[in-house]
Amino acid sequence: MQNRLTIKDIARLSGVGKSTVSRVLNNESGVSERTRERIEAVMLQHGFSPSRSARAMRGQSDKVVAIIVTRLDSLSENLAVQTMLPAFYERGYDPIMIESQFSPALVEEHLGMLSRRNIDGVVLFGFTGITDAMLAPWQPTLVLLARDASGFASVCYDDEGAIQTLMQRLYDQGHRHISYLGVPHSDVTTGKRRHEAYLAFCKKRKINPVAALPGLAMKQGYDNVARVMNSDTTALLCATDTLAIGASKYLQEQRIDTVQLASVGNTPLMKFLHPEIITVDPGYAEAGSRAAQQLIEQINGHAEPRQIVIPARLA
Amino acid sequence: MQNRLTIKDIARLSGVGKSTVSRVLNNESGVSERTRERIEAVMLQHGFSPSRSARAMRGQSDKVVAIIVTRLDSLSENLAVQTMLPAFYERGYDPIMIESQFSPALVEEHLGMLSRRNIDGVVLFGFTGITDAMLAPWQPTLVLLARDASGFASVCYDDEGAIQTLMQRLYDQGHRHISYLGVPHSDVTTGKRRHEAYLAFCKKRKINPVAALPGLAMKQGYDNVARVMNSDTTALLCATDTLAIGASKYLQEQRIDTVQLASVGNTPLMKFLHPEIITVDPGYAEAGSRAAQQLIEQINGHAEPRQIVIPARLA
DNA sequence: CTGTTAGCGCATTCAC
DNA sequence: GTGAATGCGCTAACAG
Repeated sequence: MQNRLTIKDIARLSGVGKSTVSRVLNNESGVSERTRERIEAVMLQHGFSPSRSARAMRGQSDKVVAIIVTRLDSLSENLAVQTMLPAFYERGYDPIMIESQFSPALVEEHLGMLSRRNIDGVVLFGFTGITDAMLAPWQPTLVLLARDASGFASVCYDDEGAIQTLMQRLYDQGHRHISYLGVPHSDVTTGKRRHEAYLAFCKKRKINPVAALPGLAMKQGYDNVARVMNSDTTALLCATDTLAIGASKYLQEQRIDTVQLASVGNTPLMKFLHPEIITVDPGYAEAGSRAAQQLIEQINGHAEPRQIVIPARLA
Repeated sequence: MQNRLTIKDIARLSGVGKSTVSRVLNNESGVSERTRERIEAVMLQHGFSPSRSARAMRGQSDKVVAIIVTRLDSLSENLAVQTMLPAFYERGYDPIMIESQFSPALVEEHLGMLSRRNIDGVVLFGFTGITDAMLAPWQPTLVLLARDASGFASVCYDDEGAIQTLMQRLYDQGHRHISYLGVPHSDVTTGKRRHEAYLAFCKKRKINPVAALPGLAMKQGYDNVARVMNSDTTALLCATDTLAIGASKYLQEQRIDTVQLASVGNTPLMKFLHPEIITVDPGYAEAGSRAAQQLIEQINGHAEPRQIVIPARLA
């Protein structure tokens, strides 16, 4: 742990100067094939790896990024992070994890801390209350997830497409009385966009919209199904799988098995508990790797911030 | 981001030498109260914070630890990590996250990477296949979670106590035919210990043990309930809440509501889906903060590796 | 193509 | 008590 070798040692061991070793390390051109190979052999043989702190101090980045999730146990965010981690490690970045718990104040606090620590970049899972102002300092090296903001890089889900796909599917199955369980409009993507997509479809197809927007929690789904159900209702669309799980539990308890459920988000839990529910995969996995890739490119100056939308597809 | 001040700047701004600033930074003695206050004022005013990389290079630790979870979506591990993160941040450590996916090879690979990277310490959620040999190099700065190994620091759950508490509770309720759904013995803690605790209780109370040990997954619970149920069975004890959720689904589908379920692990999902199930809280939250605390003490040489057992208590 | 030199920001002697 | 000098491991000029 303590007596690690340095480029100086490698240089001595392979009979060259430090800078040549450095050049090899950084894949710079201007080193003869012969010496390069020799040095690489020595490095490999001794299991050498350069000190990150030293490189970092020399102005390079320390190759550390932060992932700020809302909650560690968010089913959807988990799926995205699951693909993000390998993507970062593959490129030599260490991802540190932070839980925002939906608190803008906590995010602000952590962002401050991160800038003091000279972190390279941030992936932030957006939620209600995050303001452009608090993100501004990070604009060049920030990727927002599940939410967009003009001027910032973002990876979003196709909320309209997801809802429309599900509605169309229900409609094709013959359903004409489709209720909706969603999230308040203060949440722009999961809340407003999905709800409006529902309303738009209803209008187009002359369906009478029946909706409630309680929130994101399972219990809120459970508690509010009754409000959107009437004797005509044959199908219920949920904005998230979490809501759908809550709603399912209620319907199950009430022994109501004549209502077709549908929801955005096919997480493993959902697939296990309720394979009968029609779901759309918003592309969590793809979102994760795309976000990591985009952030790395921004850090290296290879890409400008841009908005990415992941296409939704029927599961 | 680029023009951060250095101790040199702070020194100049407060009219002292660099070393004095350094002393203040490290809370060293030998600085007059007056100058200390002045320097601290200047630092505060300019929002100065020392470069981590520079300190790290000077032989200090980089104050980065790794948390290796088995799966990002493990309900129990989430609860532990949730308390771990704040504990680390509080002490100035950045926690990087890694997912082992129950693969010893992956763990080995990552541990290698971590040592090359000069990480300060590791919290590892144990599972079948991890060998002492691969952990040995990390012995001084490793904390094993949910599993113990002699010579290594660990934070474990009280498997015997948890099972015994649940069995006693069921017994007190009058149950005399209690089946068990668990995990293979290759998993020493969740598998072997819990199963043996079940058997021990059965023996003591002259209960006829009926058990199956399929594994950790919900589906395995679902698929194997039938094997441990007979006409006498009045209660079913599950080694984990995940198994219990699987089992519940099966029982629900079969419209069997005469069997009392019990399980180790009262996660939020469990409490929502099946509040009727009797659960024991193994102390995930406490385990997380204790693990973080123990690791930090080991890193700073304030504590030797030791085994910590978290007491279980009825939820 | 390759070696030499000079710092990066900080902690640590060692003088004063 | 305090400041000046030294070097951590590395990259970036600049020489050869």
